[in-house]
Amino acid sequence: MNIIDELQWRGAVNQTTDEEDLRKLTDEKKIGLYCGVDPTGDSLHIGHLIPFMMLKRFQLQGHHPVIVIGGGTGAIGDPSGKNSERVLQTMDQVQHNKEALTAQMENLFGTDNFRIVDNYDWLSKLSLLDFLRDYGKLFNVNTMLNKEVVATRLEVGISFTEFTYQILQSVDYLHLYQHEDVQLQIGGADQWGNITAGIDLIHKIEGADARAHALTIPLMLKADGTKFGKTAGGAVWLDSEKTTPYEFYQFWINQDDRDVIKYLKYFTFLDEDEIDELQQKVEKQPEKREAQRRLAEEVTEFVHGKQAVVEAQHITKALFSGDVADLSSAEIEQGFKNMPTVRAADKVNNIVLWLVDDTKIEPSRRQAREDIQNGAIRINGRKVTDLDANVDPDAHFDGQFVIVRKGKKKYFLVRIEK
RNA sequence: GGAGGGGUAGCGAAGUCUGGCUAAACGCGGUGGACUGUAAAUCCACUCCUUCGGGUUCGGUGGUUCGAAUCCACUCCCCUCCA
Repeated sequence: MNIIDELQWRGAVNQTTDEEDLRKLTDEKKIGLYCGVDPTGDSLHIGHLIPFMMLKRFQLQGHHPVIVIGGGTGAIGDPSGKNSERVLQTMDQVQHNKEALTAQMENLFGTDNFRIVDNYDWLSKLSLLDFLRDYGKLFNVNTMLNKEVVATRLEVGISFTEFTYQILQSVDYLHLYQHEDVQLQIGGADQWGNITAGIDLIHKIEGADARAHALTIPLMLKADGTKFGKTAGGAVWLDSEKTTPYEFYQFWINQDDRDVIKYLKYFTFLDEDEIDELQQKVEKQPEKREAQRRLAEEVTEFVHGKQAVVEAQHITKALFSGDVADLSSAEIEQGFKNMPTVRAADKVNNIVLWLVDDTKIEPSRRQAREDIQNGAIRINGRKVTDLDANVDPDAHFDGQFVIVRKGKKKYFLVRIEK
């Protein structure tokens, strides 16, 4: 299947330039293609994964993906999708972020048939006069002002620096066209203006018959209309320090029935038959959530590896069955990373007093008694309904932790101080 | 500065005229539970603290009274209209 047809089947194509030529081009040769990432943070999040998964599909078909880290442009700031001027980052920050992102991207793409380049390498060599004479002359301010990205900012204001961004991104595309044999740039729907600006530049310099293309990916929205990729805790990061593999796995497991097939198409390498089969299952047996499970497994494995999936599943099983007694310390650390954690002294106490005074899990004795009598309290997985029971911190987990579950899903991790 | 209206539990809002039956209706939210698909909806319980004797609450202070969210005085804050 032609790569463009595949992307179309996956619902990943918003707009393309000359689709016919793009199809022809990708059939007759293995092309170079790129997508840019600004080093605005020190980790990728799943929003980045959207264009990356598409690059990866090209890579798997033998094409040559390139990722441009915006070490140069990242110091400027892309006005796209922003309604106010960005705060400039220090070059140190940019450098630090670049290193972190590079490691993550190499984890996803390997190093064969894949290149990461930094536009700082060529942009920084450009003198102001060269920039103005070689490129500035070729950009019409009227055209630039009409780009949606700029137009929407005119009311609130935009600095010359950010206004110039589209020229820099165009210079990137030109550079890659000339030196890396790149003929396609991929980006989110909001990148259309920036990408076509680059194509115009290439046409002006390399001639109108230069084959350079754009492909944008639709803006991803959830079925309920809210933004994809955000949780109560913020973004879902690829960095396992920021978002543990367990949380990452849980994020995917919890996707809405209405979205899951779309996500399988975007974020996994499952083929049409497998996805069709999962779609049948969503329709016939939504309660089994096989599609969500498969999605979580596939994406977690791609990002964190097989072992992480096994662990995430083990933690999931323990936490949702309530049978937490056989979790390892490492699994507890991972599973409870974003759950309320309190410290308590290593002493045996009556359960009511322990919940209120020692751990502050319950706000008052009255409330503690009520919850205990309702059967809402579990200590290390065992339901406690006796108001006179004692809690012994040494009973489990080498005396390091006590796991308190209140209600069905709410867990507290109590770290015992030695 | 003048004239009105208002400040009640996490929020909204009754109660104030006709003082005790009011730890304070009701709604929302929150927390448990049932149901369930780690969903949605629905239903039930709880929702100031307590050593279960009681204690402390209705902007604040001080009064009247056997008894005050409710009456009186002073005071602070908010809203509307006029200047």
